[in-house]
Amino acid sequence: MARLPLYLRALSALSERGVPTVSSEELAAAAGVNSAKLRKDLSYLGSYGTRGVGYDVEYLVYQISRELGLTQDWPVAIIGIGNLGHALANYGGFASRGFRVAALLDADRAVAGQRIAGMVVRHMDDLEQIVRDDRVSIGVITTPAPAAQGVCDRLVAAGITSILNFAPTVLAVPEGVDVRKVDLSIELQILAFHEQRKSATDAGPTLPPTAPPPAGTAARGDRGGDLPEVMPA
Amino acid sequence: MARLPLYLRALSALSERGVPTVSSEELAAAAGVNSAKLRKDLSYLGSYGTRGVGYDVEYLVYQISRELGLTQDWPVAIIGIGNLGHALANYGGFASRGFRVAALLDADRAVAGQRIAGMVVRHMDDLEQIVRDDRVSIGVITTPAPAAQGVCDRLVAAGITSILNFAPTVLAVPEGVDVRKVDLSIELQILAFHEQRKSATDAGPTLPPTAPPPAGTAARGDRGGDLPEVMPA
DNA sequence: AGGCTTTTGTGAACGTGTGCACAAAGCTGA
DNA sequence: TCAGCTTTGTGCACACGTTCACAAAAGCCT
Repeated sequence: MARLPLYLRALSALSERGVPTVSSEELAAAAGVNSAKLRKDLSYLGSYGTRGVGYDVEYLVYQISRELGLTQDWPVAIIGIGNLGHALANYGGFASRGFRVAALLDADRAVAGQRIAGMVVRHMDDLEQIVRDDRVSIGVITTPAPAAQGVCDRLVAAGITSILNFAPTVLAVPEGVDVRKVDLSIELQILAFHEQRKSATDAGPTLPPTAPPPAGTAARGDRGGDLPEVMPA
Repeated sequence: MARLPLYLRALSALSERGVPTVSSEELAAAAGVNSAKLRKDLSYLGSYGTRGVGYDVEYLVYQISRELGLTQDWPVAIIGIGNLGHALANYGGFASRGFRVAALLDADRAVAGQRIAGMVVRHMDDLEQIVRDDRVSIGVITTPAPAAQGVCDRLVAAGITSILNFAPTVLAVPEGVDVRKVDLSIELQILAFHEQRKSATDAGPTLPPTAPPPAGTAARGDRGGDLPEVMPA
């Protein structure tokens, strides 16, 4: 379930505040979901609540952590040290939860060799060796879009089966490989879509009539692969 | 529909390669979805395909762009110029699609005043004025988690109804305000979950039996608000 | 000890989104 | 002009996730 990390976050906050138990109602509110949904999700990992009382916070934190595999170490490699890769390398949110940034890689020899976040950036040539030696289990792709599929193929060939893709491309991977995609432009476009609907309903028809057959009138084009370029420094 | 941006991206790539028409089958493959689903999505904006031929690429690009509201200008403000905010400010993917970074803001007076990506970072004190003067329509929150709700409240009070949240918090907003969340830790945790299941089925039971009532044994805690701190420079 | 309150766990209805399969529609070539 | 081929648009069934509502269970108070 994709909601477990959400619950874990809310529970951890409660744990720090010393709250011993929590009801499904309270926890659901903190996580922003329906209480029945939360109870069903939790019952999926086995019933560990007490009727009339609620759930033991510490115990539930432990259970979810174990279910998510957060009790073990997950070495992560970041490929493509542009703006985004640079930011992720310095991002503190990884280390705290078993996700250890094990390696940074870039195709540009001017970038490889630099020290970023206390690590030396390695060159793409060493990818396979690094994955093998450091037992990397998750690859994070922050390259420009045209390079993403190639990097992905090499990661898969090296044995990686979990990829987090920030490049605006649909990656083709064989069965058994998990890819999750984070696309900032798409998020913004969805917001813009809803924003437009709001202002449209404020004044005017929801779907203004369209000129039927105009050809060759492309609006602002989606120029494809505009991910962060390699950062100057 | 959240898939329209995906189609738009695929169509734009075809457009650049000079492809005049495309069938639902081809486009679906490029976008990584089912062809029937794609046809249904497109029929939702009005039937603009030709049976036996396919869809006119340029025309479809125009239609989707208009439906998404990409034919107009969307000024974006980025609040919290830490690692992530810095990267986003330099990110080229915004400008190309009607999303113009109109303002950068930070609560730290040492950060305000700096020039980043050709813009001067403003102080949070000026938030309301900036939103009003620059007609900001989308707010991007890249602050540490504890500050996110406060920033969110101020954005909403200033009239913003679309927010993209990178802070690891569930934001409470009134009816009518859209919030989309991007949480890197959660994406990684979901990957770790699946990765664990894979190795678990390789050798051993899928769900190893649990010690029933151990209290006070929290595993690696989710330390909550570990978003990028404000960047040194 | 027993009834009352609280809260879990879950059965069942509901709504939504997905995918199949096919008829209608348009193009092509003879 | 007409048969045949291709591809769209959509009715229908199905599966999934969500939500309601309630019975069973646990604690608490008198």
